[in-house]
Amino acid sequence: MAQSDTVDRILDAAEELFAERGFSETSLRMITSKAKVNLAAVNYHFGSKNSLIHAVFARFLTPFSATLELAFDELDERTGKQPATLEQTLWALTVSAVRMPQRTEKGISIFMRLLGLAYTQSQGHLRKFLEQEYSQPFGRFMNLLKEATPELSSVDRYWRIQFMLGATAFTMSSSDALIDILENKLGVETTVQEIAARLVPFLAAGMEAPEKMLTLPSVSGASVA
Amino acid sequence: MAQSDTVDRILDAAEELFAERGFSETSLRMITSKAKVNLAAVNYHFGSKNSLIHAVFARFLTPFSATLELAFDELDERTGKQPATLEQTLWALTVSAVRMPQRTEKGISIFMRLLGLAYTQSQGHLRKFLEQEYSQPFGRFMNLLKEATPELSSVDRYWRIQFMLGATAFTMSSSDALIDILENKLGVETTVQEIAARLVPFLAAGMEAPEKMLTLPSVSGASVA
DNA sequence: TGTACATCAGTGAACGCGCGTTCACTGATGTAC
DNA sequence: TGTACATCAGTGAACGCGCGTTCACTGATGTAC
Repeated sequence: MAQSDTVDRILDAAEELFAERGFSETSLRMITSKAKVNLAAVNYHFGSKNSLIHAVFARFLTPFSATLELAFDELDERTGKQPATLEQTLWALTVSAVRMPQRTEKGISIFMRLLGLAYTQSQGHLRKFLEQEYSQPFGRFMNLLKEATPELSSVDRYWRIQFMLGATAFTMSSSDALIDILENKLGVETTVQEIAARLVPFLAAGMEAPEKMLTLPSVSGASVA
Repeated sequence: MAQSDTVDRILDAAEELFAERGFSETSLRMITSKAKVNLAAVNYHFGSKNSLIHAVFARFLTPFSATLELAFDELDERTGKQPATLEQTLWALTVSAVRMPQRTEKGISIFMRLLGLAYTQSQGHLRKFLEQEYSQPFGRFMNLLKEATPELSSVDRYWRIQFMLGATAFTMSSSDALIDILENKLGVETTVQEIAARLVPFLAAGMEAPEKMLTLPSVSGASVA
């Protein structure tokens, strides 16, 4: 344990515990005791708990965003001048996520769960950090989506992108629990890859639904359609 | 302040703060100082912080589940023997949620955000409480969904329901922030009702998408799309 | 009507606890001369 | 090659703080006789 595998041990333990319990419900003492490392080592190496959270995200997001840029490059090349379709775009993202080299077998679901938590737990510092560091691939993805859905008004596109993010973040962040429930109820085993493969057609269909706006009854309202 | 409007003041303050910040990030001291009430009053009236969380949910979920049962009754009556369609089912749920009598103007978005948090923050006690208290309308909704999508395999239906829940919980729980962003970016004002009206067609289309299962490349995989 | 007692809503102050962070220190390794 | 010093990873113990909860108490209102 001479040289600094301490840093990696802390990151491994933190990643797993954050994914399991969320950020504020995970204490540094839990992390350091799981990592078999001195409590003060976290602040020595990372400076603060918040910086540790950032480091956990950077460790998997930096390679991921590089992979993603490559996938988008490849997609651009393949489609040439005409824009990529919606399914192609979503698929490129999905494949990049699933293909990421994983440290452990639980790698993908931890990765997904952390992404879900990032959206879901209201950690202002984390949102700011992610926006700063990874705005480029995110913006490129948004552009591809825009080109793939020229028939949508920008307002509708905006909301439908939020719906997609929500479906993805939520499902992936609870994927372990949902997989367990499914196995108990129907006796079916599932992988994260399979969930992703089911998610893409769902999202694409929702995104491409006709733009009929229904009107809701106001507070003391009339009939139901 | 003689008799117990204290209880309501605590519930009001807790509801708003929980919706804003989540459960574990909201302390009893924040709640009691917002409610202008003595710190010990929470434990006097509710017994513990967890019971207070349950009481906050019960206060809006109990009338909501009653409204929902009525809406489902009405739907059953209207459709007679043939099952309700997917859009009708989703619409009945949406209208019930939106029509709920609101204590304040922010009522609906607080309500939605709390529901989102309930799914999202891993509070075991809360999940257990909600399952115990509100399993009936939930089960009925699931049944309607099943009847409305007889063409889906039960595995696909299971996952697509999760995708719907995710899109809804996530969007609604961040609705305030998302509405603000949209106003800044495109100068468009939006209400929660309008989001709901956009969400229903998205969900229905995703739910009814053809069941094509795509296969993902394995770890060192081949081509895309 | 008057007195004694019980009930109840609410209070002020303290409890012990776990938290993130800090600090003085150690001991191994590298560098300069 | 030998000595002095600097750097660095890591440590043990304590810091102050905010947390949920508890407890002895108050004062108003209701009830019994």
